[in-house]
Amino acid sequence: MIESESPRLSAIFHALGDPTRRDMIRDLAKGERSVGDLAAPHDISLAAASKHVKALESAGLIRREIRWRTHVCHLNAEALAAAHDWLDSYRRFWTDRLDNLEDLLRQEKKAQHPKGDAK
Amino acid sequence: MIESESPRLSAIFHALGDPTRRDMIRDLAKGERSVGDLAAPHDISLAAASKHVKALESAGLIRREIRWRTHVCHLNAEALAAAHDWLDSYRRFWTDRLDNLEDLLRQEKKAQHPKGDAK
DNA sequence: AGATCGGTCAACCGAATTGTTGAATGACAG
DNA sequence: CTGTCATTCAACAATTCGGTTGACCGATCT
Repeated sequence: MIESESPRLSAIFHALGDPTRRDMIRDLAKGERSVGDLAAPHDISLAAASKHVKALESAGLIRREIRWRTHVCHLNAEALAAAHDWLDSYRRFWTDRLDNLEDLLRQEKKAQHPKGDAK
Repeated sequence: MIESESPRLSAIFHALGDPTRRDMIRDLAKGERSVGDLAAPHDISLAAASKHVKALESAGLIRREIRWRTHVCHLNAEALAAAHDWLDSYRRFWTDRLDNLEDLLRQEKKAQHPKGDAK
């Protein structure tokens, strides 16, 4: 539907492409976390974690609330939903078609290449 | 449940992070396409397109069938579904919450209105 | 004032990604 | 045998990425 979402989707999927960042999202699904909290399990420097958080934030996947001297992060439903919706537009490929896929392909193959001639 | 999916998910989301590759997926959703077909609308060399196709293929998002001298590609439901499922595990953030967000806020506001709630 | 704490910023490094061009592949047409 | 087609492969340049280290910021507690 919306096609100008492209740069946004790129940022979202790119952010999702890193396992460390997916871990952070998993943690954030359990509740709010500070940048330090998010960094802790990942054996990387705080600065590196800060970059990951920044990537998640600029993709819109999380939001940050500066409380005190700690930056408290939480998930943002909107961006998560945007990625989900994009994938959902291809849903028919695993609902309507999944079971028939092989048969369909076999039929199409036959239709386009009727010759049974060998090599 | 499935945590060893991590490298697979990284490949899938990474592949999805590129707008050219998302375009290719959109084209492939309409039917089978050769590498040349996929390259055509994108003002890049055929070799570059070939690399994109390779990225999609090794992420499992598409499969390739070498017919004649043309490589015919089609979407693979499985990988699409894997990404969808991962995102779906966070669904509560936009189903339970997003749709009801306003109501929830309204309820919280009303929670001040005593209703047997101990505070 | 000085120390400390949670984070960010800037500079840098090595590896991966994206693009290019030109040559190679493999089956078929002539 | 040679040319063509669709695509890949190899080599190369530019850019981006994820990581590090060290300096810096801003607020608080001695």
